[in-house]
Amino acid sequence: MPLVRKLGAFVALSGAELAVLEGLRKRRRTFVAGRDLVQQGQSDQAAYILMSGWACSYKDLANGQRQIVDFQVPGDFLGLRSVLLHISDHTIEPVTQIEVTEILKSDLLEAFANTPRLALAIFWAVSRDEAMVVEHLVGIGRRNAAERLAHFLLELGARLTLIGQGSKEGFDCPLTQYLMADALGLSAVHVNRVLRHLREADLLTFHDGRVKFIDYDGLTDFADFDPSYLDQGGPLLV
Amino acid sequence: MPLVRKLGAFVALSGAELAVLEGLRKRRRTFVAGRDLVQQGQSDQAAYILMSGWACSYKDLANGQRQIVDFQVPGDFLGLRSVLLHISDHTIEPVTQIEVTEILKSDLLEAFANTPRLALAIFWAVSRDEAMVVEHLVGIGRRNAAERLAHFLLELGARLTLIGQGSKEGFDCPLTQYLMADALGLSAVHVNRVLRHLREADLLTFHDGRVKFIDYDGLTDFADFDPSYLDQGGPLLV
DNA sequence: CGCCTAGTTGAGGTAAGTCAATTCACGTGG
DNA sequence: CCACGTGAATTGACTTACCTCAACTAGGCG
Repeated sequence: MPLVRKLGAFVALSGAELAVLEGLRKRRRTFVAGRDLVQQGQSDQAAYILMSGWACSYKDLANGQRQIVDFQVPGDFLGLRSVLLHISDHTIEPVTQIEVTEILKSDLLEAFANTPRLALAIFWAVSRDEAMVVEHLVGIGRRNAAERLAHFLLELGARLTLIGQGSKEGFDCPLTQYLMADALGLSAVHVNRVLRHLREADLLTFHDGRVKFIDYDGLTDFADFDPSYLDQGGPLLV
Repeated sequence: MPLVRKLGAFVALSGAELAVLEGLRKRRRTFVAGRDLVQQGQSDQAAYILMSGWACSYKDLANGQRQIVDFQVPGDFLGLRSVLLHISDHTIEPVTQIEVTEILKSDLLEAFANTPRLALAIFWAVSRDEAMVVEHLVGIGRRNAAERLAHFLLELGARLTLIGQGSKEGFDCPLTQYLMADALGLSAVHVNRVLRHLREADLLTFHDGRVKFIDYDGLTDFADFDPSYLDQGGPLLV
């Protein structure tokens, strides 16, 4: 299970802790693309673990625009931040059809009380999520459109590689240019132009739902991509 | 103590938990402006609680630019995210002279194991920090320079009001236009021009280290500022 | 007194946005 | 089977928000 593998990268979970993690998985649910799981402004939200498919979290602005904060791939938490805040500050929407397992707030609080090492592992996962948001912020603030898009696709590739759905060759990517534009703070037209530019520079291609890295090292260099913030080292706690 | 007040807004801490929080405060240290507390790429970092003064966390880029991720004011944690990640993904630098109390990693892990409600309160604080980073991301991605700057100053005002160092009239602000530029993804020259624009629109002034809100409601409206992400409601857990 | 940092303003350049038209793949109903 | 509509990608022409370079002012301090 992708989540176990992910948390296991941080703490070596004991049998008892794994049992609690299993126990968390209560209701398994399916959502079709476009139907929100969590909505901005709602309170008392459950959290979810994404089992298959892609989702995104975003915020709407008064002027009708939106900013996508992050995409989630299998193994990621959805809405974990909303559990402890009084009201959710963002909306979560499936990009494809997705399968999730719901985690009840009460179960999560109980797990915190009874299995502190599991609590630490979840705390680590949240810290890693925040590190990704921070890197995203840096990209939007200080990288130009081409570097930003290249960095974004490299990060997605690295994350998918961790769960066996990507490699240095590339990965299957269900995102439209509109979704990427909303994530990168660009217009869809410009995303298209930048993709052409990256293709003509023989760095990568993106056709028919597939990202192909033509020159992975060149791309890494071009985008100044340093994956250390993804924190893929071995377990920190034994 | 500002931190107690802040965490107390989330859980009603018991005497025993307050004692642990007291016990955490080991070494009290002072840093002068400009001397880094935590550096990008370092491992095994301690965390700190900011007692007085302002700090900022930022990331350096290969091209020599930098992006400030957030400013910290008294009561905020410094470097909490770095504790659980293998290596720190950012640098923390004092903006003014600051006083901090150091929290040892071992103490923090122990507190997690022994006082789960305190762990939850810290988890809440991290979630709130992440919500602020997310709002910052939205601003850089989708707000123009004037809205972005107005929103930024309103957020700072709201945070400082919580700790008794600000109001709807304004607040003392030690930031230079260069620092704000690095935080907002703008050039210092443009920050200056936008400040003039906001002043000429009778929305706010910023002179001699003091931000004055001339028309607080108009400004809130202009910047589309909704402080709910700062999660200032009462205790969630009793 | 002179240097340094912070702020201010103007002139001109550019990355990215907007508007608009075209193509293509796909599904759906007559 | 074809007409039609819809969403996504593509490209061109034009606009603009913000950047860069540069000059100048004002305060603090050795």
